[in-house]
Amino acid sequence: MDRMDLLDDLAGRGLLHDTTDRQALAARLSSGPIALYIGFDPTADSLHAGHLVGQLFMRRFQLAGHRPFPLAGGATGMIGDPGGRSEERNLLDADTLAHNVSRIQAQLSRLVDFEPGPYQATLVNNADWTVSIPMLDFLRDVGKHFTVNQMIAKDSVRSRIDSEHGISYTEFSYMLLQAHDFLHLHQTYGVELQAGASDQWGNITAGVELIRRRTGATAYAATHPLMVRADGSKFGKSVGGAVWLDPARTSPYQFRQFFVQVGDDMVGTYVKMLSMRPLAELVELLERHEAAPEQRLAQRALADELTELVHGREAAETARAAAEVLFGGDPSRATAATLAAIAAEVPSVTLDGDIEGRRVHELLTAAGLAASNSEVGRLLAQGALRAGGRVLAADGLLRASDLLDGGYLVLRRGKRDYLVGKTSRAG
RNA sequence: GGGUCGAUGCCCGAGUGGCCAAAGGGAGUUGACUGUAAAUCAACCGGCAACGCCUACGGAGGUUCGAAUCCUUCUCGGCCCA
Repeated sequence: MDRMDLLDDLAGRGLLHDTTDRQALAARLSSGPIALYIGFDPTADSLHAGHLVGQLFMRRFQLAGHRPFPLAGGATGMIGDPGGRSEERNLLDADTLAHNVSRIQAQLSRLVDFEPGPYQATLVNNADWTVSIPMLDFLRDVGKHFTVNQMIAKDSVRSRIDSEHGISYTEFSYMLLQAHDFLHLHQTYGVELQAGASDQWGNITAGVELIRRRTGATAYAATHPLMVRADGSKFGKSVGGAVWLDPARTSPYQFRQFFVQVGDDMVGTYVKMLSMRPLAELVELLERHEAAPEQRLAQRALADELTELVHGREAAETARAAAEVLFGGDPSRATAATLAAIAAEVPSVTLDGDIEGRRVHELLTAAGLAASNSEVGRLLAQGALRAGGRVLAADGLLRASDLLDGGYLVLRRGKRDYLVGKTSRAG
């Protein structure tokens, strides 16, 4: 993308919440490559869907010819950002933090390009330049440039001071650490722009201020809106909790499903904020979606694109195939890989021996898919049970031919519930 | 402390000796419809080796050919009087 178009493109996607002097920033961006950073605090050992906006924000800059510096907050994570919460954080111990940082670094390195070259991304960790600073130096070199008056004026601090829990001195100093990060990156790598979610505005501008006072240079700030759901609640939570980027916490299938199930009211917003496709294409996609919302074109396109970005092409394709089966498709033509993905999502049992002539009753009750043999009998009578694509007869007897590719038995109860039996042949 | 009413299936709530696995409603399940939405309609909705048997109407004991229903007692709860 042409550098001159970047801010307009971001604005068109609803990704610009606020910037320092927009004209100046636009002029700076068009004059040549800029280095920018976004910080991610390691409060868990994985980022989640809500972090995607920020990561992709950096990717957009990189594709426009700029150099991103994704930052893992090994230092700030020890303190905790006071914003967005009503009470004090629990501090993480050093081991947990180190573990979290290493995992998050791996995730940060997926969505931006680290290949050597002019736009190469650089992964940084603020613990590297923070842990060894003498306290007196910090107070003199950083603290001296801020008045408590302006610090307590920030919304995130204000709301905590007004709350019954108050705010500790530790969290109060978070802003200074983040400001110092910006200064450090500015001096070390020439980073001129810090981006982040809109709730980071105060912390980011603190850094802009510090750079100006210490070096006289102009630095820039840009924030994107926090992603929220239609009801205003936090984005990225599903029934099972947060939607993580780590496939061990949230499988590629579940990750994809989260986006497939986005409501029509929000899908337009999400598509524009998250898809890397050109805005014009997205406008056209959304028009087609609105003409036939039942096809979930926008949701599927977004889900497929993001799953592929985060988990890779192969995992995305398997997740898509698994969803097709789990939402009514015929499992008998599914590949072994798809069946394995399905087995990971639904209850499963190990099958010993031959299934020819075996009753499904015990399999279903043992797996909790039916409460009793009586219930299995009722389900059979209602034609609610299938093995592979075959509706089971009232006797509930299985056939050897019900085993699918790779030795999987796929039992379906009603529309939604599945049980996968794995024979010794299955992986 | 005295009196009185009550305790029923996941929830609410009928039932006051056999016709009671227990009305009705809600929830839930399945099917039809459908957009991986909602609504609507229908069936199901204790268990089992299943035209029968077992378990179950707060707990224990009793009366009776037969008890959710009657008696005794215990536990818990509502209300009234001290």
